Amino acid sequence: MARGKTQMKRIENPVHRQVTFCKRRAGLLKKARELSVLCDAEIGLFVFSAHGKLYELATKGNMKSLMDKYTKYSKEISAEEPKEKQAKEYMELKEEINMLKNEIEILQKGIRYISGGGAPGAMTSNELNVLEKHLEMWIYQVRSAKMDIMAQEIQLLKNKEGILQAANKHLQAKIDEQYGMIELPPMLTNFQYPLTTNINQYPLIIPNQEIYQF
Amino acid sequence: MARGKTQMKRIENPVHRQVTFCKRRAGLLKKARELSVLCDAEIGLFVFSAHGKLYELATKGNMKSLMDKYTKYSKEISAEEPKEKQAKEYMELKEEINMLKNEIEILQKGIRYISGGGAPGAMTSNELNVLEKHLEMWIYQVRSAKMDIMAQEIQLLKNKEGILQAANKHLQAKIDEQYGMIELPPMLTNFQYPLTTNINQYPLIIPNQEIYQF
DNA sequence: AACTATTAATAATA
DNA sequence: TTATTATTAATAGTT
Repeated sequence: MARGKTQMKRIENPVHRQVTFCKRRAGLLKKARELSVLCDAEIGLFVFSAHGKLYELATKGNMKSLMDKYTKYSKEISAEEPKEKQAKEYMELKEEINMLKNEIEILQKGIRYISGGGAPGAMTSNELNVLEKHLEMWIYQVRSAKMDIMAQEIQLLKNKEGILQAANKHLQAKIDEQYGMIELPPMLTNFQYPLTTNINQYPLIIPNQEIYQF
Repeated sequence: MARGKTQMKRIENPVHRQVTFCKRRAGLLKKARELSVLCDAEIGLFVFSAHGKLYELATKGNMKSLMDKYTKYSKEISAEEPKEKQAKEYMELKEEINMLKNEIEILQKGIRYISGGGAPGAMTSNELNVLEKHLEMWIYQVRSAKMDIMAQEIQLLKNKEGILQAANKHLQAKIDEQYGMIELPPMLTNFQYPLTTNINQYPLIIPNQEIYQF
């Protein structure tokens, strides 16, 4: 698709073939992932290079589970391979991860009961509206809480600032007292250090609480 | 890749999602065939639509033989795989489990706070961020569900409209047949009843799915 | 691996 | 699903 149309036949030049294989393989895997994400599809894809190397993609679970689904779907009878013990722990971990993810899902569904929703499976549009309202409210509360924490931190910083300003003033006075006779240029003694900068306007700088991360 | 950049996330609008699935699925299968031809690769590809329909491609022999080759190859690899790498994967899984457990704890805490209506003061800002993210996700899902229901209702209405239009036409014909000789003013027989109004533009009226209430 | 001129894919739309 | 078309994305040839 570039610098000239490509003929759809085996690329004879081995170098060209290898380069094209690399690029197109990457493109194919990317396309598969995209289709899966965009359209809720489950995809299993494996590619053997001419030299026998394997590249694969399984968008849900592992390739084996997807192949099982495929086998079941196409109603073919496949010989059940003996269970390999080598990956037992590995599989158990995967299992645990699935359990945990499931638990998270259940927690999400549990929210519906809190909001007074009905059956977890099929909710009416009205129930969905109610749930949506609750979610908006909760998000609002969570963001309020974040704002509170932020405000507290700002207050802390302001207090620190006050203390530092006082200390600064005190030190300034001491310096003036010691070097009062020497007539230093005002520039040096009146210099405003960053620490003493007025930050009262700080909250005003925040454009949007929803964007601000702290 | 056309008429605007596409975000890499699930397509909300069910119609768009279906159309995109059709097109991209065709594109993916084509790309797979091309890679196979151009570079001498053996490719197995299967796609389950969200509704469970299967689309597949096997560039050599049938899918089963390719899957057998895959299975055999995978076993060889995992046998050869250095213990280091396996250990690493193992640790990564453990890591993921800890992350998920942590997330569950935060969610439980958040639910307690939400259901109790109490102050979220007990939660750290990071926990609040996690909770906020989940709430946003839930709202996203709820709105997606609403969109689906809305689309179904629109389809129902369109179907009804078609039936009514057909019935209307039939009745009109009968009337014409009975009173054909009487020369009624055209106004009466050609009157368009509201039921026959074309509502094909209905979806276009909806300005924003997030605002639209049904 | 990087760089572009081109071709190919495809999102919105009908 | 298919067709059209304005754009974006992929990539062939090259460095």
